[in-house]
Amino acid sequence: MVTAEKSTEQIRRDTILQAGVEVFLEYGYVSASVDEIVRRAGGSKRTVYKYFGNKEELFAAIIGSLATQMLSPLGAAFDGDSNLQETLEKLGKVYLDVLLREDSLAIFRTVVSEGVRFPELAKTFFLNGPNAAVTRLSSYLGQQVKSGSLKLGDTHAAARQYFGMIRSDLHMRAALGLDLPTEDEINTEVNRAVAMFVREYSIK
Amino acid sequence: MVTAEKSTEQIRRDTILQAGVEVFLEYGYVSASVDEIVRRAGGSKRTVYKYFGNKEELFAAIIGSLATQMLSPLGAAFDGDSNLQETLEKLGKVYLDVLLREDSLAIFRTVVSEGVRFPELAKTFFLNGPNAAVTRLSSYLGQQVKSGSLKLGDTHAAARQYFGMIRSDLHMRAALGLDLPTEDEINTEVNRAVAMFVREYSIK
DNA sequence: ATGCTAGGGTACGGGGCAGTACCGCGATTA
DNA sequence: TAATCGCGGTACTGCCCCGTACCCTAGCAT
Repeated sequence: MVTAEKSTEQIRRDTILQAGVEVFLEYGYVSASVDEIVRRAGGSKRTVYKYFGNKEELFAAIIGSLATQMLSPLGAAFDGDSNLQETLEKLGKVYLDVLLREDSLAIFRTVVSEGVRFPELAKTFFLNGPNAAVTRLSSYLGQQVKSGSLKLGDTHAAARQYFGMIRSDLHMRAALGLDLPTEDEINTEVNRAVAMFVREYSIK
Repeated sequence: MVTAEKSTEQIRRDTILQAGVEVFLEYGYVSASVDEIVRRAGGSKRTVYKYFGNKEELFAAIIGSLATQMLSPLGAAFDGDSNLQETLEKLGKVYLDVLLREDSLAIFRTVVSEGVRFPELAKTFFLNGPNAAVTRLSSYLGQQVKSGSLKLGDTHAAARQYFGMIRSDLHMRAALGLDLPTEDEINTEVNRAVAMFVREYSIK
C-alpha cells in the first residue's frame, strides 16, 4: 500500500528525533546521553543505533532538520503590498523574534560549541539559518534597486549589514544567557536600524 | 622579604592557569580533563586542587582573566589626534582583529556553550569583553556630542549599533568555524559601517 | 494454533574522568 | 647533619557513558 501515511518505522524514527532535539539542546552534544534520549523516546538503544548508527549521526540529523525549519516564518515579511520601510521593519522584528526564541538560542549554542568538530553541520546551520535571511533580503533589495527606489551597489553586503544592526548585541547577550530584550527594546532597535538603512540607501 | 617579585607559589599558580587556558579553549569545559592540564603544566593534581578547589573554580578563574585582557588593545584607537571618521575606522579594525583571533573565538565558543551553567562567568565575559568596547565608544561619542561635532541622543545605543554593523556576520561565521574574512573584507566592512554611521549622526 | 521475527528492557564490556590517598624525594631550617 | 615539610608522581575509587549482547514478549504469517 502506497499512501502518504507514515509507516510505523517513520513514526519511531521521528519520535527518536524529537527526543534527541530536546536532549541535545538541553545538554549540548558532549553531555547529552543516548540513554536519556531513549528514556524520553521510549524503545531501546538497539532501535536508536539501528536507525542512526551512532551518536554523531543522530546529532547531525537533528541539527540539519532544525536549522531549516527555524527561519521558515521569515517569508511572511515579504507580503508584497508594503513599502520598503514597512518591509524592513516587519523583517527585522520577525528575525529577532525567531533568533531570540529559547530553542533557537539553544541550537545556536550547541552548533557554536560543536562547529569545529562538525564543520559540515555548522555550514548547514548557517546556510539554512541566518544566511537564508540574508539571501532573501538581498534578493528583495535587488528588486527595489531595479524598480528605482533604492540606490546601492552590493545588495548582499547591505543585507548582511542590516541584519548586523538588527542583531546589535541583543543576540549575543541572549546567547550568553544574560538577558532577553523586551518588546519595546526590540522595536527601538529595529526602528533605529531601519531609519539608518533607509536614509543611507533610499533615493530621496 | 616584600618585593614585587613573584613567589614560587604565584609562579606555579600561573603555570596551571596558562595550561588551563590552552586545554579549556581547545576542548571546551566538559571535554577538558584536569589530567591533561596537569600533563601540560607539570606538577600534580594535588597542587591544582589545592589552588583552585575543583574544575569549576579553575574554569572560572581562567575565563575571568581572559575576558579582561582580550580587549585591552582597544585603547590604542583613541589616540586623541584623529578625527571622528579615523577614530571609528581604527576602532572597528582593532575590534575585528581582536574578536576574530583564534583564541578570542575559542573563548567565545566556550563561554557561549557554558553560559547557562555559569551565569556569573558569562556576565563577566560580556562586561569585560564586548561590552567594554561599547562603553568606551559610548563615552567617546559623548565627548563628540558635547564638542558639537555629533548629533545623537543615545550614545550607548549608537555604540551598540556601530559594533553590530562592524561584526556584521563576520563574527558569527568565524565563531561557527566556517571562514575568516581577509584583510580586504574587513576593511570593506569597516568602511561601509563608518560611512553609514558618519552620514547618519555627524553634523554636516 | 504454532513458529518466527522485530523490538522493548536490561545488563555488560571497555574506557574515561573528577577528586582523593599514598609514597618518596628534595629543599629548608635548626 | 638531622628532622620536617611540601610537592611531584601515581595509583585508586566511584561514577558515567557509548555501543553491543542477550532474553523475552507481542504481533504477524502460515
